[in-house]
Amino acid sequence: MQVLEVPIEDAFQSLSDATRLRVVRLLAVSQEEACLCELVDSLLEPQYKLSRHLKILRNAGLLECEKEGRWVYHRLVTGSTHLSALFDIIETLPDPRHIYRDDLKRFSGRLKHRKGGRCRVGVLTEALKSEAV
Amino acid sequence: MQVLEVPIEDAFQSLSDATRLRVVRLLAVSQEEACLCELVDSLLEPQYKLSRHLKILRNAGLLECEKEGRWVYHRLVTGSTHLSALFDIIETLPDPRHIYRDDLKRFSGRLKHRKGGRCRVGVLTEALKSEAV
DNA sequence: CAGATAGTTGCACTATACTGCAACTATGCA
DNA sequence: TGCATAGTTGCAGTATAGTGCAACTATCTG
Repeated sequence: MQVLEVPIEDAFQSLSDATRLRVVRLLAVSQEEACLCELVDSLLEPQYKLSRHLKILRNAGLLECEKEGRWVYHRLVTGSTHLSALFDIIETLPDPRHIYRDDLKRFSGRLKHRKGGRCRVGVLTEALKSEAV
Repeated sequence: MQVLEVPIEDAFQSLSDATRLRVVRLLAVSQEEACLCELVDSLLEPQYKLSRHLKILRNAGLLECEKEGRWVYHRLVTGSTHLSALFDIIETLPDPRHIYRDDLKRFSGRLKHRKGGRCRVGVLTEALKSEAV
């Protein structure tokens, strides 16, 4: 277990945005990693917006990412007791408006498009809509 | 155990400031309540600054306060699982520069000036300095 | 009642944050 | 080699946050 390399204020700051909380909760609950296009299809937010939020979470020490060809996989940082505890809290927050639930549902659907566990397609939002019917 | 009445984003936002973290940690570690003048003497920050930070923490649902004559006692909100977990994290954060430790030390000294567990004096910073020698 | 004092708040200033648009880089594939 | 596309980023506009100063309210005490 290592010590936080970034001031905890930055971690809290990074969690003070609704969109970023959605990203963190999605990755925490699903215990998955995700690339940007999958997050776009799950949260239904513009790519550039999520890209920037991911950067903020990365700079705050909450996310790490790995580039794999055209795709960049993002996942929660493991190995910090404090961060894990924080993720636990986020995972169990109430979800009265089913925002997190719906994100997860779309994410699950989106994951089916992976081949061998790897993302092989870009943003599918429109295609997924018809599929959901 | 009740549910958070305030969006958790506000809680995280309120914890994204170093001064506010010092207040929360002090109250969490000491398991005490404190009035503004005691906090001024403990954190060595201007009264108006702390007053505003306390208000932010209150609005975020982390603090509650009780007025008692001229003094206003502030304490951490109890009764929320999520908040308690958050306070636990904050209590155990590393303190490499001994900021929290020094705050607590000054707070302990300041508490000795209470009579019957109640604050009876205002800001003592200058007086406490000579006392510490 | 008047003065002292615990605490709050309006104002002004500066700094930082979020967003959309559009241009950009980087990689894979035909 | 050239195009499509996953992802990033500069710019501009707007909104919000932190701070100091000074004026304010509320309460106790002589």
